[in-house]
Amino acid sequence: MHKLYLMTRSEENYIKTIFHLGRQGTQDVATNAIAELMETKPSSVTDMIKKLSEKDLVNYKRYQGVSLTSLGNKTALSIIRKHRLWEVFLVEKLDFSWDEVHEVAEQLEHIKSDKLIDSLDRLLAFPKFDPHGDPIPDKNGGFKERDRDLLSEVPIRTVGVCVGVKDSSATFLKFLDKNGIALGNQIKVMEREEFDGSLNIEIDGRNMQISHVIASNLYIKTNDGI
Amino acid sequence: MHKLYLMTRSEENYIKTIFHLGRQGTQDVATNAIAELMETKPSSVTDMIKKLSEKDLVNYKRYQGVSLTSLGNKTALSIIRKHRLWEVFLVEKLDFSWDEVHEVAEQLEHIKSDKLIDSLDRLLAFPKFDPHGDPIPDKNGGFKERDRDLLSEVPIRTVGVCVGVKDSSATFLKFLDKNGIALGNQIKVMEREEFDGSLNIEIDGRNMQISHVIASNLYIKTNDGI
DNA sequence: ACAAATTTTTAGATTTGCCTAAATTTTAAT
DNA sequence: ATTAAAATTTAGGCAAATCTAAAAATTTGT
Repeated sequence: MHKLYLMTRSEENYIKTIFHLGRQGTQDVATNAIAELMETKPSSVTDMIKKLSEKDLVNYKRYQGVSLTSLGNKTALSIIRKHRLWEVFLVEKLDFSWDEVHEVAEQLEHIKSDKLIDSLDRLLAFPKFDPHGDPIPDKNGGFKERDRDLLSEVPIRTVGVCVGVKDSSATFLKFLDKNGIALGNQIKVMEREEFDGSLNIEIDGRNMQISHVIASNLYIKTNDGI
Repeated sequence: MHKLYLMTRSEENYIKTIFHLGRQGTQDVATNAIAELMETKPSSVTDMIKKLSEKDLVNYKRYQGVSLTSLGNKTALSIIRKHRLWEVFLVEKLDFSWDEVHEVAEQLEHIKSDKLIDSLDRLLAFPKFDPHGDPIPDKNGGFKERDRDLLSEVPIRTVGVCVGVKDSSATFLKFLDKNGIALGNQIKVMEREEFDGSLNIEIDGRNMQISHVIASNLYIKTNDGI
């Protein structure tokens, strides 16, 4: 019915970027924003947007930005599913660390084979989250965003488990490794310094001080959800 | 030292084809042969050969065919290593059948990451042969062709184990499945019909008749090697 | 509201990998 | 040894994805 299959690698990368920038493709995204994230020129973006628009993957009106159509959204979710499943594979089966997976997954996500990705899903026992705590869409694009909060935004004395990172750059992840912060750690917010927003936390027993920047890139899951 | 890494997918496919056609790149390969195997036009082949020649991957003299340089050979072996390791992965870990692996491995072989392929090798416990019985080059391109013979060429009463196929097309492999012929089967050649070269064989107990075409695409390993 | 700044698009090139058609070289046949 | 056939290369073009520079539309500041 739809030839989701004959998309080029470049088209797929644009779709993915529009999805990420537009909060899952619902919002209008600016040409410049796409160009910046993809390290390309705005004029190249315009060209590609026209092409994607032809193919009914994006809604486009000149000068008004783009958003994903329902087909575009489905496509994005399928690429993200592949990306995140491969990340799990790399960490679980090939002993990659969480800061090494992104680059390789960027390549693997473009491999075309339904059977491959479904079998991979099975091999990994149908994981629901990737190594950075981001949810993995199921076969039909089903997506359950986990209920979680930024560490920088919860009240003092909140207790929770570290379940994700907002910034998943290698730099940040290596910093976390160096400081013994990992998904699964038990965290309690002891004190917040109003002056600079830094936090004093207790993490798996230890006590440590983290800056606001760090805290605003760590997600925790508390028990006070419904 | 050498930028084996910035090869395009197309360049890699040409190198692989030249390797296969020229018995591991040693012999001169005709432009037309490459074009036919790659389902492209001879003129396109000439273009690409010039480009590869520039990069010192092939030896080329106009009208005289091409062969791989030592760098080209090394490149080919690295691609073949990846292709075959991925095939093993698909069969061993993802339950693909041996006739389903080729197409996907053709995509996976172009993924660039040394760490990925070395880890995969480890996950698979350093396999020496792929699902069709072809040898997998090691990290350094080391290659040990297994001592084996075409079933069509061994004398009557020869006993051996089926260790490989010459034709690994899905059609042939499915035919073998249908007739219960698989790698690892014990085979004894009972009789050869001189008229059409067909064979009467005993395979894992059963008795069966196979045509010359079939026999000339099955490798067995006998015990009479040195 | 209107000029200035910013954003976006258009126009025209470039590179890669492919094509067709025509020319050239090699090989095969008599 | 020629000539016919086959193989190979050259010449000229095309589509995808990018770029630069210039033009057009939108947004912003006062």
